[in-house]
Amino acid sequence: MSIPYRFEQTATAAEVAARWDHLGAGEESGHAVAVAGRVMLSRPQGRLAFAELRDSSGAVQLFSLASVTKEFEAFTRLRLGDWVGARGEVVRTKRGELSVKVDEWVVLAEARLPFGDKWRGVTDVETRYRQREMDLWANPKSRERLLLRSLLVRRMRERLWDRGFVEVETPILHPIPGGAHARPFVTHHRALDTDFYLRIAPELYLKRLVVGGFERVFEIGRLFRNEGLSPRHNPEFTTLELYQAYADYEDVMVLVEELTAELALDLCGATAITYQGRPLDLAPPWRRATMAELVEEATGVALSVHTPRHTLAEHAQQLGVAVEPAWGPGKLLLEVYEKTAEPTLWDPVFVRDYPAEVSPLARRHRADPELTERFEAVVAGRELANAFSELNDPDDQRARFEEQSAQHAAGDEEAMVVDAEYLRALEHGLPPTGGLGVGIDRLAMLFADATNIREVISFPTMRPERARRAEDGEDPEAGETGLRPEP
RNA sequence: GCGCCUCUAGCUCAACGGCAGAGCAACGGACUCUUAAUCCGCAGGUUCGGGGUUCAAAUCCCCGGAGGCGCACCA
Repeated sequence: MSIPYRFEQTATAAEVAARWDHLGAGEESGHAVAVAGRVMLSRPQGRLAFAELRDSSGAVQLFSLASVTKEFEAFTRLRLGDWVGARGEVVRTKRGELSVKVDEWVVLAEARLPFGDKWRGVTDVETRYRQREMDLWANPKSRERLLLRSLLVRRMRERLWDRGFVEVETPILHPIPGGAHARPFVTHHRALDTDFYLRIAPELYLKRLVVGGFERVFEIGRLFRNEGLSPRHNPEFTTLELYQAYADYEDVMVLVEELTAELALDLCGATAITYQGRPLDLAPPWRRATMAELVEEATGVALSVHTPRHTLAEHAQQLGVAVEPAWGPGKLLLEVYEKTAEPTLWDPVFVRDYPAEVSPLARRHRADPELTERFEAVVAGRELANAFSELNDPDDQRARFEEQSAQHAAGDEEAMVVDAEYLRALEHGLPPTGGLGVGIDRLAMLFADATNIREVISFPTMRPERARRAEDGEDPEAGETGLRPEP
């Protein structure tokens, strides 16, 4: 049987269901359609045969009769997973199932490999992640999660366009990894004989675009961090970063809470959603609290960046934090916050006014130079967004870079290094700007009610399948060369 | 990186020191209204790999691999 190059589909399963819903049992519509999809169930029954055809919109039953259907015998031998195109009249069977009574049909692709258990599908997580194409057919929920993610990104773009933001693309190959505190992947460019780093954040380039006159920009794209995998971390992940000239972090808070609530309405139909069985209300306004306030709430002790270092160190140690000598009060306060307050947070809260020591790209707080105008949005106990009034003073930025650089030299591989190009850009003048980063995978998890980031990534990062054979000392290609010593 | 758990037929799972099994899928057959169709028949295995203990190992022990969860990391 030859496979055609195209098939003229005139209706989807969902369209058939909607348009001929009114047909009564045993009734015939008099209308022919052409449908296509994958055979998910097959019930041959002598001179009759039924098959469930699934397409991206839903499923419709194919009803085949030996007296009507061409190549009826072959139809009864269709296997689960075969792609089929079928033309015929829309009817409702005597038992009440809306069907296409097949006149002509054609195989569009054979499923050579079996398709798993028709009832229980495929549940083995390794198979589900490594062979996602199989998971998507076997488990409708997997498809729904990826669809939801797609819609999330689409709506996010639309909401930002509506607000006058311009979508841009900035380099993924960075000569200097910057914009975040993370270990990079390294690669090499032959012609330039130079190492490049896959970006750990687009931040610095986006702010350079603001310097260049793009007053509202955003980028949705992939970031790469050479760190551990976990149910909440994938080495490559997607973020939204945006920058708004003339705005400060208070303005960004309003944007974040409004945008999130709008997306919740788009995707879940309400701002009050349920995550992991627990109610979560995303309606603005969200609570705003300083890090110091939250620490005091959680511990009963008033601590801040102005608390003597040894006092902070004592508290941190009591909490089991391995305090390092290089840490100042800011880092210690952050550690205490993360151990005590952060795990208790559930409803959305803007945790604001982070220590300057741990925020090298954020502008100093207008009321306290030891703090910055930075916040993280914590929702359902997770960091969903990180934002600040951007540091636009080139001298201060240089000083912060140099502090980071000293930490890098002292062995902190994740500390930043001085980025002269970026400093030169700041010398040309960055207006007051509010900036924001949002983890799109985590946002998708929230709306999809998923606990594992891999559920919202089409092909999550896995150890390569060939690793085992290589470890065993086998050359995977040895058997495929066809070259054998003569006996 | 550390700890715990998992790995048996294409898929989903039993057997837990004593002959490696079932359902579904596949394959052959019956069946003119099925709905996870039903019925009859047939076939399917390096029990993740390697080593050890034992009369006997899927099962117990050791090493390795892959995966999951938690911790650490991810400011």
